Order: sequence, then C-alpha cells, then structure tokens
Amino acid sequence: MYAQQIVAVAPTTAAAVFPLHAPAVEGGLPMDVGQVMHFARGAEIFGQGEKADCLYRVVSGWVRTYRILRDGRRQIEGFHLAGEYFGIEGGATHRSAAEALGAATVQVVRRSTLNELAARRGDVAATLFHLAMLGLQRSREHIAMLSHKTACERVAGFLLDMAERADAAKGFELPMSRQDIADYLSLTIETVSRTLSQLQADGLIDIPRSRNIVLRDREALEDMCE
Amino acid sequence: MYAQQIVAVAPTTAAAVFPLHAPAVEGGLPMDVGQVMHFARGAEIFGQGEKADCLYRVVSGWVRTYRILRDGRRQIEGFHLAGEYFGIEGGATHRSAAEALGAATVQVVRRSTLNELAARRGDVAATLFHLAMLGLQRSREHIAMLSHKTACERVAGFLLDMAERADAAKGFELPMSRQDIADYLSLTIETVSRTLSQLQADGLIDIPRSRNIVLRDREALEDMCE
DNA sequence: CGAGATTTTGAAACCATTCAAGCGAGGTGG
DNA sequence: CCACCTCGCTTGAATGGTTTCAAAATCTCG
Repeated sequence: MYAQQIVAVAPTTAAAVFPLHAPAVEGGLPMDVGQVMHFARGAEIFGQGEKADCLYRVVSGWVRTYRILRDGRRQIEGFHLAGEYFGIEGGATHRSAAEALGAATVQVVRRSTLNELAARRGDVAATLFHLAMLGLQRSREHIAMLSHKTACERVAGFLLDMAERADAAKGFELPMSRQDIADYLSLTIETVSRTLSQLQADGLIDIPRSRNIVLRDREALEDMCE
Repeated sequence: MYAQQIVAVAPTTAAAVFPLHAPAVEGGLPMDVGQVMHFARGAEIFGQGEKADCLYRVVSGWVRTYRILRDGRRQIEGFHLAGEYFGIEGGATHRSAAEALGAATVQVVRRSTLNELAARRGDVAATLFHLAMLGLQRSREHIAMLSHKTACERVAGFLLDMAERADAAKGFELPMSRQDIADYLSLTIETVSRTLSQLQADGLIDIPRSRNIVLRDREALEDMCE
C-alpha cells in the first residue's frame, strides 16, 4: 500500500535520506501531524527515564531540557524557544526531562507517525536527520564552553545567545531563573549573580530588573567570548 | 532506475528509517564499500574545516578526534578504537580534525556512496541515524563529566572507560599521551599526572610504566565516579 | 502588608592552574 | 659504550577563580 507513494518520490530523494551536507532543510516537519498541548509554568512535559514515544516542538513559550546526574545535580542541556525541536532520543527512553519555563504550548508528534512519514517522504527523513545533527552540534558547542571558559565568558556568551534568540537588539527578558542559568553553565547561582553584577559594574550590561537585561556594550561582550 | 530496488524493501523498512527506539542496529555498515587506508602515528586523517566528504571507521589502531578552540586550546572529542565510526558531520565541513594515535588503518566511505546506499536500503539509513544518535549520547555524557566532576573523578572514570573498551580485566596499555588525556578531560597535563600518582599512592591503581595501567581496586574507582 | 522565594553580597576555603624545576627513558654521535 | 640531548612525565610551591557557607536585600504573590 505504501509502494506507490515510495515510487513517486524515489529518484529525487535518493540523496536526501542521509543529507550530511545538504543545504539547511526548509520548513521543518509537517504541521498537520500530532497534537498541540498546553503546559503551565514548571509543568513536566516528559520525565527522565520515561518511554520516548514522541518528538516535540515548541509552538510558544520556552522549554528547558535537563538531566539529573548521579550526584543529584541538575544539568540543563538547553533552553528551547518557539520553532525548536526537543525530545529526540537515540534509545527507547528519554535520557533527559523537559519542563515548561513559563506557560508554553508544544506540538507533540508520535514517533510511529514520524516513522511512517519518513518512510514515505524523503524530506521528512532528511529533516529528522538534520535535527539530530543540529543537536549534536549544539552539544559540542556546550562542551567547548564548559571545557575552559571562565564564569565571565560563560555568562557573557549566554547573554549574547539569549539576545540573539530573542531577536532583541539590546534589551530582552530572561525567561529563566538564576538557578536555571547556573545549571546550564555549570556554575553556582552565586557565581552567576556575582558575574552579572560585575558586568553591570563594568558598564557592559544593565539590569533594570533581575530578569531584564540590556546590552550596553555588545562588542566588549563578544570580545569576552573569544 | 532506483525505483525497483526501493519498491523491494519499502514495506519492511517503513519503521527503520527513523528508528528512534529500534533495537541496536546489528553489524554496522556494509564492509564492501569504500577503501581501507593506512596512517602513521600522528598522521592527519582529516583536518578541521576540510570538506566532509567521507565517513570513517577504525579498522585497527586508535584515532583521536579534536577541535582547536578560538583560544588555541585543543579539545579532544573522543578516542576511537577498532569498529567505531567517526567523522559524522551535520554540515558541509568537518568541525573537528582526526589523527591516528599510533599506526592505524581506517575504512573510508564516500558520503555520496552512503547516500545512494541509504536511499535503497532502509537498514543502512537506520544505521546512519543510529550512529548520529550514538554520537549525541556520548557528547552528553562528556558534558555530564565536564560539568561538575573533580579531577580525580574524571581520571578514574577515564581509566575505567579505557579498561572496558580495551576489554581488559585489570592491566592495559594507554594508547595516548598525558597531554591527550588532559585535553580530553579538560584538565592540565600536570593535574592528570598528579591525579594518577595519587591514585597509585592510594593503592587504587598501579603504574608500572607511564602508559601501562593496572587496576588494583576497581570497586573503589567506580565509587569515585558516582 | 506580610511571608516565602529569589537574588545579591560577603568572607573563607578549596581545588585546579600556572610557573618552575627535576626525573627518566630513548636515541644519536663521538 | 658512554656522554649527551631531547621529549614526555612527574613533582613542588604559589596563585587565582569558583565554590561553599552565611546572611542581607529584593521581589512576588496572596
């Protein structure tokens, strides 16, 4: 029953199944599959160790994915905003958990649906592969950050990243707590706070309210991340 | 021209293209594609920034993959031994470089070959996806290690990992230098050396020669990695 | 306005780094 | 064969940045 469809797309998608150096995949997954769910602030979207049945995509709001390590510490893997995917796993269970930072809506697609879709449509398979590679790239950036950067460099880089993703020229709102930032950067909450205060004292940023950041000297911040 | 072959495998591979929770893929890639190349100790297999045209698989020996960071430091992403794949990239260029640790032989497969193969054979596409996810998992383990582990925990964990991969009950030979270990664990060479000495002084390991390690108290080492 | 949570600030302790020197094995040339 | 050199590794002492522990300040929400 699938054969017809497969024949139809076969020749053009031959190279797309493993598009290691394909141009950025346009669009993303089809929007008409899966269901949209709403989550309240702090609500768990999926838990560490749960069966990984679905793939997720942020529709609005922010989501954090994290792991609880053996020593009880929480390692935040990433913050995801509208349009970004999360919950991709290699194994049968989620290695990390996901929670809504504030109120958030999330598109949830069953893996079985994706499997079928990917089998029929080369562009979907390509997108899925692309997403996995994107995750790998981010992960490696994270390693580079953790390996030898000082607290100051980490915080500065984080602020620039947030500003860019929030598409803000100068001022923007942080959707996460200091503890979240600390667990993402692998610092303590005190060090994050101290570093932000220092950056403000140096005139690089301004902090009107604790979750509101204004970039005063973007260039200096960028130099810092070198 | 490919249509016939695709029709042939379509129904059974429908779920294999995106096998997020498929059982471990058996075997790996076909062995009859690509060519086998030999590299001398320290020889570059591919460089950072080069076009990522191929996928690689260690046939014998050890390979290290690494990145040079903006500050000039070297971050070793991993050590790869026989049977393991490396060189998978999301983009058009290699984000990391690869070198032979000692003399090594490596199977090199062109991406174009893989693309064609993956388009025809669902199990190949599945294996490629599986490899990407495996890399992601390793990457996240690396992050967990870097985030809050002490030098002692890192070195102990590294030794256990090496012992396991070398399939050694107790004693084994380290294929890499102290500098390599340091760049992998994000420590300095001095700290690695000191930590190894300390572990020996505590009776957990023995170091007959600098590259030869004997695990004396595996349990204590494992406790340390908690 | 009051209570709890979040954030900031301070001081002391700790761990890895840095800078510097010593050790030891392997290789070369006299 | 031994002196010598080099390179990788080890060890020591001092420095410095982050953490830890503690407390004050600020914000948020009922």
